[in-house]
Amino acid sequence: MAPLNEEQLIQIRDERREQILAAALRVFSRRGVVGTKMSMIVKEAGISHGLVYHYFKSKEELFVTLVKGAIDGAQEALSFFTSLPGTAYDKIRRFVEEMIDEKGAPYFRLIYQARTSDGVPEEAKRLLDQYTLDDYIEVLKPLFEEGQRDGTIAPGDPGELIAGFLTVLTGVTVVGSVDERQFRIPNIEMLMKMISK
Amino acid sequence: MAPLNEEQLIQIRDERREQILAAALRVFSRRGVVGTKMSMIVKEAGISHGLVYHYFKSKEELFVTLVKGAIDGAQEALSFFTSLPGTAYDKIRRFVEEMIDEKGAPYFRLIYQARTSDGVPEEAKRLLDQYTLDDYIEVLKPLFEEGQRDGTIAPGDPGELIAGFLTVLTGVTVVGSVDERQFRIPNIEMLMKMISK
Amino acid sequence: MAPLNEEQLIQIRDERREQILAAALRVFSRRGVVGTKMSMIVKEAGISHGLVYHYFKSKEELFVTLVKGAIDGAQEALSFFTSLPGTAYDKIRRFVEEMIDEKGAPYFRLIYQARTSDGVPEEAKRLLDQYTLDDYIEVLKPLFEEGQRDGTIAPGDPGELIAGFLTVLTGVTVVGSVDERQFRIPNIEMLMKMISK
Amino acid sequence: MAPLNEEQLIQIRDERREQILAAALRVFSRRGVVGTKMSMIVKEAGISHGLVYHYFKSKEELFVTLVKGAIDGAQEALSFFTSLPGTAYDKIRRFVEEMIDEKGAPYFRLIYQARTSDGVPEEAKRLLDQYTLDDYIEVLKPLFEEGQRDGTIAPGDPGELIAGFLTVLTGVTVVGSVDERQFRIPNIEMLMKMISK
DNA sequence: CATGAATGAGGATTCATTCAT
DNA sequence: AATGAATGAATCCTCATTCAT
Repeated sequence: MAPLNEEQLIQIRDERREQILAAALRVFSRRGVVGTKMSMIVKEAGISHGLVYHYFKSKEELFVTLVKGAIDGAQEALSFFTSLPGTAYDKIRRFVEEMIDEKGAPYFRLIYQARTSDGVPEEAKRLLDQYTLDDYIEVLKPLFEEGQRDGTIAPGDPGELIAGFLTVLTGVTVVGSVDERQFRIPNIEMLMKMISK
Repeated sequence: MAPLNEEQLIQIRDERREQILAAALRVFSRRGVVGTKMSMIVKEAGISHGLVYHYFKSKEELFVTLVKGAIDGAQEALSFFTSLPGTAYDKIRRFVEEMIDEKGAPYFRLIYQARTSDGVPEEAKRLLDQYTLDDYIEVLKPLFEEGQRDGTIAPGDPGELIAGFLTVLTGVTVVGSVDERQFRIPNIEMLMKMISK
Repeated sequence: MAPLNEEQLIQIRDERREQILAAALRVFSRRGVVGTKMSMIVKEAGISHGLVYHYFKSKEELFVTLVKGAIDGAQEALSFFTSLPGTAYDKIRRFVEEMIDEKGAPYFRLIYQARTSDGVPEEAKRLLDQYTLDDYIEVLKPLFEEGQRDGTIAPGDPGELIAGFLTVLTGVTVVGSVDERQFRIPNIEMLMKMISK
Repeated sequence: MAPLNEEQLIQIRDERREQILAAALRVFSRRGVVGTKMSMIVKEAGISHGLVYHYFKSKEELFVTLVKGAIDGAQEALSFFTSLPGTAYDKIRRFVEEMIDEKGAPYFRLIYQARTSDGVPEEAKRLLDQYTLDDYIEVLKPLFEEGQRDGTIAPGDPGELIAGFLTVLTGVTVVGSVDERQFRIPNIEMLMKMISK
């Protein structure tokens, strides 16, 4: 019956917070903002209704928090893969791999949801508007240009190439979340062919 | 003095029905089932609330009707393009063109929505389960095999190729519906490269 | 194409009116005011929605018209049966017979509905309040007293006797309208025993 | 600080449930299914709109629950009165007493409503069809036959007698719910005369 | 006189959020 | 910190009534 000390409380708080965010990401990324009910998140997280509101002011804030994280994650992922050793082609390949795998996909799906859904709070929209496609293009351009120079990436305007490629990858990530019988994410080689020489 | 004759009534009914369906397709395909409020459809169609229910029993029935139409449309499109004159590659190319253009896209988006959304009525799900990816593969396989024989289509299991390709096309269609600044549908050549020799 | 003359128009009007009233009586008497939809009356009468409103201002007016008729009919029936030749007992018996048969029952059911239902217009209520149980008692009292004198009717306060008896008859009429398997209207002898010596 | 313990929660839930059911019984039994607005039940129970749906899925389920209870109650009442000590006549008399008093009447009115109204869910209808008049007759028959043997109950087919009698009792219960000035439930002696020798 | 398409106010239901414990 | 009962605004849907023809 001894009260928890402050450190323990903070730890509990952080764990709970993460637990809720993780549950919310899973649900939001599949169902979008309006399609997600608080009861789904609550069930997925295995906690009570009221508790979510101890950690987040509203469904809106919960969503915005996730979007922020997704944007940061995407930025980080980009930086990470561009900084890897190896050829440009290999770096891009590994980035693609990450983007469509189980762990990375939810974030890209979330960003898509944020751009599409209607119940999306203004703040989330503002955040996303700061990071448009062009920003991603800017970061990837050196990589693609390097690939064009060494003859592994198809010629042409690299901006166009990247924009189309990212759109395809996001699209595949989004529709790939539904059942196998309906959609099947192509293997990486097939995807890479789109931008290969 | 006399009421409208039967022919006129049928015409009015057909027009209204189409008007409502067209409005509903525009809204559903972008926002999904739960994200779509009847008031949106009503506004888009420029009619009163009650009138929708004169023609469709419920939001659900409206959605199911559209899904049926989308499935039929997709089937027809497939048959149409396979029956066209020209090389296998050309036929596929024209099919892709159709799929990602302004007119075709809403239907594919709708099918995606139907598979994803949660408020989707059982009937729509059953309809969709009848037309799985495999059916489309079956229809397209001869075309792809022909292309592989004449050296225009990439080698490998044609089933895999088609499944991945359709998933990409659907994905692009789905995410391509949002604003230009965020996603940009790649040009056809880029998409075709995925399946080209 | 010759226009109908005035007489024919009047006849059509009267026939239509009666047709609508008859249909409305059948529906109202079974389902009450709120339970009756205009579409039911329209279907039962085999006419169009709009036509009802040529003859009656509203569902309300239609119901009030029927209630008026039912009250008048009940009054008339009472007068008619009291004026018949024969013993008091026989007159009462024939009145009961009439009340529970196919033709008479709807009117009594309607009066019950009018007193019970909630959507009943004020005017109908006022009409009914003018003809309370006491009025019926007043009319029947001489008959019952005569029966008590000649030893065919049970002794006791005739007012009480009549009130209870009419309540039973109305009740039987009301519940008797539902399916045979659930309720079975007793034969007249059984009912008469309630008030017999 | 600590949330309510399970026992307290169960108690609150049971109380609320009963409170809602009691309020709903009062309203439904008078007004039928379509005539009852959720707002009436809500007001009668003194709770908010949403809370009803915390305990019952729909107006329909609420009604079905009550019908189930009414059927069970009627069955129990029958068993109870047949098992009482005393003469057959006395048992029947007490059953009648119970049936038409303030407490019992709403249930019989509810059963009538369930058989009559139109918005009645299929499940309620099925429940009622399982308990037809014949079942009640079966249970009461021994009692009536005993009464016929000891000379207190009128001769004749006991099935007919019971069917007619129950119909009268239900009818009286139903119409007796409206205001005194219009209908007056007869005293028990008068009702018993119908089946007395 | 007659039709049925069209309207919109009102009622059923859902779900984000609050609050007593 | 944690619970889940309770609230009410927003949404879907029904149906009496109107109106162009």
